Amino acid sequence: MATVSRVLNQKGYVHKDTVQKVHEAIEMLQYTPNDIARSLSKKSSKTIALIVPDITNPFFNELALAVEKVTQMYGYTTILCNTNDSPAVERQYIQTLKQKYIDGFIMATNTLSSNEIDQLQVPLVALDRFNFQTVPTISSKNREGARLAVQALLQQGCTKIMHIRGPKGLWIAEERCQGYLDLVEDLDWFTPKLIVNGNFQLKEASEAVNKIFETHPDIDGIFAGNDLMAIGALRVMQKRGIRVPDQVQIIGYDGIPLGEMVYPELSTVAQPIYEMGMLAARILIKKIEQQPLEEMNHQMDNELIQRGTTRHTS
Amino acid sequence: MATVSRVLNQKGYVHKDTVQKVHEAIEMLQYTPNDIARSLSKKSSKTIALIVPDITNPFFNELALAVEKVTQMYGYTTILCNTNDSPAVERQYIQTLKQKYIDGFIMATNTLSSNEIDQLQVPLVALDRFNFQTVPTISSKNREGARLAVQALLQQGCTKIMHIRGPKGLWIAEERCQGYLDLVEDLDWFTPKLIVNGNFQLKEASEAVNKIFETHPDIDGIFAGNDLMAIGALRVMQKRGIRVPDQVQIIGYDGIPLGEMVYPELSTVAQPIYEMGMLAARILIKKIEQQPLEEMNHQMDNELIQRGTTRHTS
DNA sequence: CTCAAATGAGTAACCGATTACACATTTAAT
DNA sequence: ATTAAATGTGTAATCGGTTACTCATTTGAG
Repeated sequence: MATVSRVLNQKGYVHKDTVQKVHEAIEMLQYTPNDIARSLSKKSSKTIALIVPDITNPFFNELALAVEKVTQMYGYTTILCNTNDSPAVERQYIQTLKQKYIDGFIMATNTLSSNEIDQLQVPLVALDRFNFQTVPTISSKNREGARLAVQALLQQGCTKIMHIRGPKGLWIAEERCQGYLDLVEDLDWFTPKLIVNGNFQLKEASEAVNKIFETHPDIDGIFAGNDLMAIGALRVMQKRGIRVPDQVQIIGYDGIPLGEMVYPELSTVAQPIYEMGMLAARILIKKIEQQPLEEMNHQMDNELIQRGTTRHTS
Repeated sequence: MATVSRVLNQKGYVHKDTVQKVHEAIEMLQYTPNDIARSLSKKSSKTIALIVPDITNPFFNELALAVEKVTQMYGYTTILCNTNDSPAVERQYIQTLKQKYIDGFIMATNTLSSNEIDQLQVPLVALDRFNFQTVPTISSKNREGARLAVQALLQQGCTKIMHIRGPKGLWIAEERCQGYLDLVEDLDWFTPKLIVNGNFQLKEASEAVNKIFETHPDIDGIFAGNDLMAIGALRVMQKRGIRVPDQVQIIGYDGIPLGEMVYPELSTVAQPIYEMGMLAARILIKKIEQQPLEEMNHQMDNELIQRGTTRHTS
């Protein structure tokens, strides 16, 4: 028994011939080890959880794909948890999973307080969170990315640019909004009314854009805090008979595949979603396996991709 | 110890006062039971797995949402597994999960042979599979749904309707194609060339449609085997400057939210995706808990939803 | 050649629950 | 009043692994 365990885990001394015999026996008996029993004695489940706010958003799909790929390579299983933006659901998940000896969490949500996060007692990495001291975080350079978008709009002839921002209090939403402000705040056409809240949802963004066009029909540029909202804006333009990109240019943020499914195809500030997912997974595993981390805060570069909703010259 | 277990599981005789005391102690000590140990002795993990071929397809997102909701209500955890259409990955998942005492599977994939499925030794329900004897299955009335779509196209003036079918060998793809054939096979304009394969993918569908329009520019109706492919077709029309629905009418199949994100909004044969997911979960749990099942094969009704890609009169 | 270190393999304790069983006490039927 | 059945609680075996510990055998350095 102990010898078999040693063979399977390649630990301690076992004679070559014995290893051979054990393998034969395993083959013969079609033996498969019981992971639950192993977890119980090891106090580890070789499983990590990826917690996302909205599984329906393609951004998180892609993230999940990346995380899964890496964790699988290292012999871990990934559990995908959808919280629907509810802190209660999130706490429930964390509680349940801790009882199952979960080895670590990747939090792509932003609903729990830093305090709660700190008290978790389980290895963890966070996405899109601000400057934690204790927890490794990964995000793209949101403010810079926003500037990239707005600058392109300005250069390509926009004279009145609105911003559809994400939820109040969400760090990435603030940052992207700030990037927009950096470039337009001092221009004479600017007014805070040009910033509307779309809560990162297509539908809410549509409604907000529809409303603002009643009072500001001369808007000719839209920078949305994510692609879903940009597509919502595009829809409004199409329903109103406003030509995109001739009359209004639109740039989103994220770079989800959905952006290429609409027509005209969406121009966007593309985050390296897949890489961010892979990085998060690698860092988490490092943390679980107690290897030292070089850096705590990883800031990824964005790429402005101009497609059909902008009048780019190149 | 035994008493605490009895209190928590509400099994056997325990005195009221003792129950009270145990609860107090639990509160005091912040005790949480260890699920792994419980799993080991119960030989059950209170966890089920939903296996899907493509987590990126919104159809499966919605399905996952529904399954998760139901399983959570019954105290189960759901693991979402993405196979990327690879049988190898699927087998790997099954193997790994069985070692973790998984309680059941919902298979939304169609890559494994019936034989393998039969030998699983774990409760299981299948989606979109043909008429199993041993395994409960859930699907929509594919052939009937297809007829619904094609009939609408015919009634609304189409004189040459093409079909973008799903993968060869996939049962639901065959059925939907058959429904199309039922209505058009005997019409004088029909030729098998009007059926192209899009493999349920947007991109492949786009390419196929683009190609067929070189030789058959007079097509004025498109029935696609799923919404993703319909959107691919829509994209081709837009790029070619063909007006939808004036010159070409398009109907998809599935009823995913994505259909409402494109413009014009996609007409589609909507399956009750959420209900199918909930039903699958309920049936699986029934099976796990050894309750008798009334029916093995559940066929759901579809609803034709006409939106912007068809010229409906109502 | 001697003896300490390295190697190899078995025994038993442990992980943290569930549950069969034993035993004591209470309830209720005759 | 007697006794079988119901109620309440503790003890110990079990689930299937891991691993500290023990003991026997090899190896090799002095």
